[in-house]
Amino acid sequence: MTSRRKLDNQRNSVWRLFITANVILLDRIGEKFSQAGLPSMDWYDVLLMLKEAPEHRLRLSELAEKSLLSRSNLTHLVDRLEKAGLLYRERCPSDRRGTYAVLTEAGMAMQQKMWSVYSEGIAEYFGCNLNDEELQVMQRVLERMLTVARK
Amino acid sequence: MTSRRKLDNQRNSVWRLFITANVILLDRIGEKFSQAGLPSMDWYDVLLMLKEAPEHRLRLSELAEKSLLSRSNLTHLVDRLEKAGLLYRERCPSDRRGTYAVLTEAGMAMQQKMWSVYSEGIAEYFGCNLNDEELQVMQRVLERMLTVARK
DNA sequence: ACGCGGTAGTTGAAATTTCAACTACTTTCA
DNA sequence: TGAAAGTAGTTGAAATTTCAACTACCGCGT
Repeated sequence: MTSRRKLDNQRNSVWRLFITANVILLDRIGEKFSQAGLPSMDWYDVLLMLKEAPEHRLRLSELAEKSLLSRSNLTHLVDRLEKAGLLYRERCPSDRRGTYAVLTEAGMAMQQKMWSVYSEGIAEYFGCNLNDEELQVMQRVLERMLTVARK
Repeated sequence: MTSRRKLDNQRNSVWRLFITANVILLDRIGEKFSQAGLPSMDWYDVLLMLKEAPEHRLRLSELAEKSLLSRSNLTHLVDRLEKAGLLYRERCPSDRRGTYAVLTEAGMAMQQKMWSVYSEGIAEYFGCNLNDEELQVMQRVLERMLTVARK
């Protein structure tokens, strides 16, 4: 027995709102980054994952998973971040196939600088538009969707 | 007097859920398209805008705006769609700078075929996970965000 | 009528992302 | 033990997206 799959009009139009809002908010926040002369959000995500990781290091495959990027895409992105001095690669001693990405001081500093811009953007476009009850609903709903979609 | 800008933890983490859910759901739906041997969602969006437009035609600048794409990006995308026979360009008689994109029969058919896959994906990953009250909240919140972000 | 600022769309190159191999290593299991 | 299957990451080319000109045209003001 499969769960209900029929789509009504309102659900369809809210889906459209959902993806549209995502694009627009990301655009607005992206403008903030570029106005501040900072790199784009992709870079931020990687820097954040590393900052939050123990010892500020993560295997590339974990990093790819956390950043929701493909292996190959991540390899190239890490190349650029490495070239910019925000992280470096280190061979993994226990598994000789593996590589760590390690956050540098400069990477740490960049994460912080970007966060100051980013958090303002999130607050201005997202946080400010949610009262506490709406926030609970959003959290519950989005978690449910993620759980389902992640199988 | 600027509106409240401080970001609390829960709002930050729900923001992350918001962008993560977007990526994951879009990925899942994208898989459905490619498993069905269909083009990606970008194409769908353009086809849909044209289908909904009077006479199935739209000025390229309107199309760009509706699809949330830059002019240049849209030019290239329309090149590909035109090459695939899903639409054609037509010079605008009243404004000789302008160009219409016009949906072809094949484009119409493709939109329909894609919709059958897409609507299933939306229902499965999004619609099914929203009860009616949550749906109202999402609609209200997302509309508010869009209104604010669109200045 | 002329010229200027603005709009529509294109162009080609650079940057990024995707895709399909490919190398090197590890794990499994017979 | 050793071969097969799987995992980690890279590579380079193709596809896509971005960016900064650039062409052509419109419309206003004089």
